[in-house]
Amino acid sequence: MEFDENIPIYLQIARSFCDRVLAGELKAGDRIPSVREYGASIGVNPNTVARSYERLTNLGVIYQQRGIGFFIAEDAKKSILKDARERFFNEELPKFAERAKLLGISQKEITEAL
Amino acid sequence: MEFDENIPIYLQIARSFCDRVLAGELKAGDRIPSVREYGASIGVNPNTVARSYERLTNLGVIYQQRGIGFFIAEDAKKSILKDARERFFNEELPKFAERAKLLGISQKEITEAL
Amino acid sequence: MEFDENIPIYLQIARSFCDRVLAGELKAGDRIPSVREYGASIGVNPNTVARSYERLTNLGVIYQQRGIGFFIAEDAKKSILKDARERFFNEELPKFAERAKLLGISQKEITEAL
Amino acid sequence: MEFDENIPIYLQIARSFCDRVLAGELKAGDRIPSVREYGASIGVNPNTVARSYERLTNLGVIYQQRGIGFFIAEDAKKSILKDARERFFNEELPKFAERAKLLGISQKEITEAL
DNA sequence: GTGGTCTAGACCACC
DNA sequence: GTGGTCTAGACCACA
Repeated sequence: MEFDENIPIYLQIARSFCDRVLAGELKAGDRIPSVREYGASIGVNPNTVARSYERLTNLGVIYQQRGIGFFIAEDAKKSILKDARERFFNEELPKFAERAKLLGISQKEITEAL
Repeated sequence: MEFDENIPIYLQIARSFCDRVLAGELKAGDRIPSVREYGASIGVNPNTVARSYERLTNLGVIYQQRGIGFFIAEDAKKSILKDARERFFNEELPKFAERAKLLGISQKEITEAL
Repeated sequence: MEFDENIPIYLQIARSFCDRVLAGELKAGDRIPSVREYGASIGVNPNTVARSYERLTNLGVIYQQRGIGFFIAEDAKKSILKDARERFFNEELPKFAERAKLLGISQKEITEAL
Repeated sequence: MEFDENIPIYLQIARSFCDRVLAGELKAGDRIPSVREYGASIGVNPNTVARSYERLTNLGVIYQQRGIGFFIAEDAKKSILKDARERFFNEELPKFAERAKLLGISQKEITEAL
């Protein structure tokens, strides 16, 4: 796995799980790897993976069964989508638009590039 | 001046100068405030301002006349625009598009929101 | 470690690392000391060492693994050599030659002294 | 007049006078411009020029006749040459040689480039 | 443990 | 007056 410098690894890991849920790759009830196993497989300290799982748990994306492991939550996809769409329209899109405006990039150019 | 937590102050200062150049508020040859003066005016340590100026110098946005101060470079606007537009089309826009796709947001929705 | 007055310490530190890479003393992948450790060992403030490391990072000589430390980059030696040789032939040597000429020192004298 | 960043302007000015003496352009007894006049002609603060003249006076290259101006000293050329040659052989040349060695540049390459 | 950022204050060279 | 460098010490995010 490759990481973007400048963004904390634990955030990138958490996000990758969200993306895989959205993509349908992971479904409610699926078990995800243990922090140790997953850390080893991507070359990251288990502590860092644990931090990602903690974050995902707080977001309600996964839940823990003590002694067994972590699992995708029932309504993971729904809650991720809701959060993400809200943030997208309220934060990312306006920021994107403002940036384009500052750079003198017309909406037409953007539409074409998309 | 208000600062976004989570982003280093020195980067925000540097960026604000770039924005002001792009907006035409600052022009080639204009002198910008001394590190002491500007630091005092925005409530930031002069060292931090100096770090911003150092960065802007490396980017070719400003240049120094020793013992006198810093000035907006001749082709500041051009170089900022070039860099920023490149980054916009090569990084920000694709990232934005991919994100929208992942969230199941159609191009139509985006165009309307813009 | 002894420092030449008149030259910023952080530059001398950076340069000493470059020299050690060129000399083969440091190789790609080698970890260099932490800013605290190295600062203590040479009697310099950790901030100053950090500034050296920042510079070396910009030059592509070292890279950072967050939370772990700094390491010699894969092609550190190559990039240092390339830069240094260019500067040598384009700047240092012509300057040296011109100086000798101005002082009326023949090439023969130089060759002998070398 | 163009100045090399990184080297104090007053040193560059002083040096340019030495060079012109060595080149025979300025001779013993010649009057050099007043600090005010010269400063204006090269776009430098008179204080800075004064500092150059002070340095040259200390080096015995020029002397001052109060109320009249500065003049090239009788044995200016001789003293400059002596000093410069000494420094050349004792400092510049060894430094140059060491640098070439570190970069793996053979004496043959240097001789050819010269 | 690691480095990153910021502050406060000092001293210096230069203009 | 200007910026450049350095120190000391603090707090923080990250692994």
